[in-house]
Amino acid sequence: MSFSERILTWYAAHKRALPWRETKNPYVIWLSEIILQQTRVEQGMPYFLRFFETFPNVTKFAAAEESEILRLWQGLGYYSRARNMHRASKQVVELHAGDFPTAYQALLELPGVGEYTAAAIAAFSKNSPHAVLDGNVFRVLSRYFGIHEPINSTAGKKLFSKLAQEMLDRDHPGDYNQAIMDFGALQCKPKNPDCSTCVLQIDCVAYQGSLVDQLPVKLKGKKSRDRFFHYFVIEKEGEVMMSQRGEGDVWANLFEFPMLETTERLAVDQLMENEAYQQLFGDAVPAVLGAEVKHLLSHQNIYARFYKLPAESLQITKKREWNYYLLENLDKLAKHKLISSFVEQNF
DNA sequence: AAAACGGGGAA
DNA sequence: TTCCCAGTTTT
Repeated sequence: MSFSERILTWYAAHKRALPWRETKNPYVIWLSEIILQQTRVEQGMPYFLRFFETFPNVTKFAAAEESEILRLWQGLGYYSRARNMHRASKQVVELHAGDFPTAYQALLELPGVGEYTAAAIAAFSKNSPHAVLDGNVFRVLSRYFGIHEPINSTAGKKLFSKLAQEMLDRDHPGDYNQAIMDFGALQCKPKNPDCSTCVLQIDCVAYQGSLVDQLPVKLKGKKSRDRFFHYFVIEKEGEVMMSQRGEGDVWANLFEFPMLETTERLAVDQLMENEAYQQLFGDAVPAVLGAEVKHLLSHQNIYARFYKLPAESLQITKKREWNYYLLENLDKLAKHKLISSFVEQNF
């Protein structure tokens, strides 16, 4: 049996029942694929169901306020996906008359749709012969062929892309793509893959050479930097001051409490000596709220401290991105996890 | 060619 | 802790 025959046979017996596999509607597939980028199926599932229910078609999606989309996206991470989806939906309405594209090249034009997602939508909606290349496919192919080229190097991406396309079953592109991804997720797992029951065991170079735990090879990235955030909880008559973050940094456009960042961890007396702090609050003494919160992102370590301050101590009156919001309207603002966790526990 | 961009589960 | 998840965009 060929590679694809084995994969497809395995798939027939082990495929996961996933809601987005029930449709050929490119809009619905797009919804699922963007949500699943760098996101585990179990984590993305509730978000998919929520978006599918709220926006049954691309026209509804495009007509929504970006704030509503961000609010629904809250907690999922990589928020640029949500903003790009909104842009893409508007593009589909304006340039394709609301008819979601299914052609690979047309899909690539949409913001947030890269090579993987374009191939996925094209193959799943029209059975177009485009091989997907995601983390699962990298892993399965690198082990099966015993390839040590790093999967995140330029040469590696090129090599695996070509190989993935060669391995594609051109008679069943959609099923083959689903199959190899499920195979990677369920059988050829990153840790402790189930080689003893593997249908590819006979031909798998990594298995035959006892290299399974060494593949795939991945270049290590830079290590995370440390950042220290000081959040100020300022309440006034049932309202609380919130600040909207700008672009060009983590959590773009999301809401949080007014914040001061320092390069070092600061004790309260050190914070009060800080020039920016004094401009904001003069010599008002902040009340420390709870312990330092450590929030880890893939590329930075954020150490956050929350302080309560009386509204009267606020010296600055005209900060464009700062505004008071009714406590009961707080859930309408899209907040990042660090803040939404705090709000849940304290409001 | 690298780095930025989130959050969470598993070992 | 470290790795990695149905990756894409920006620098």
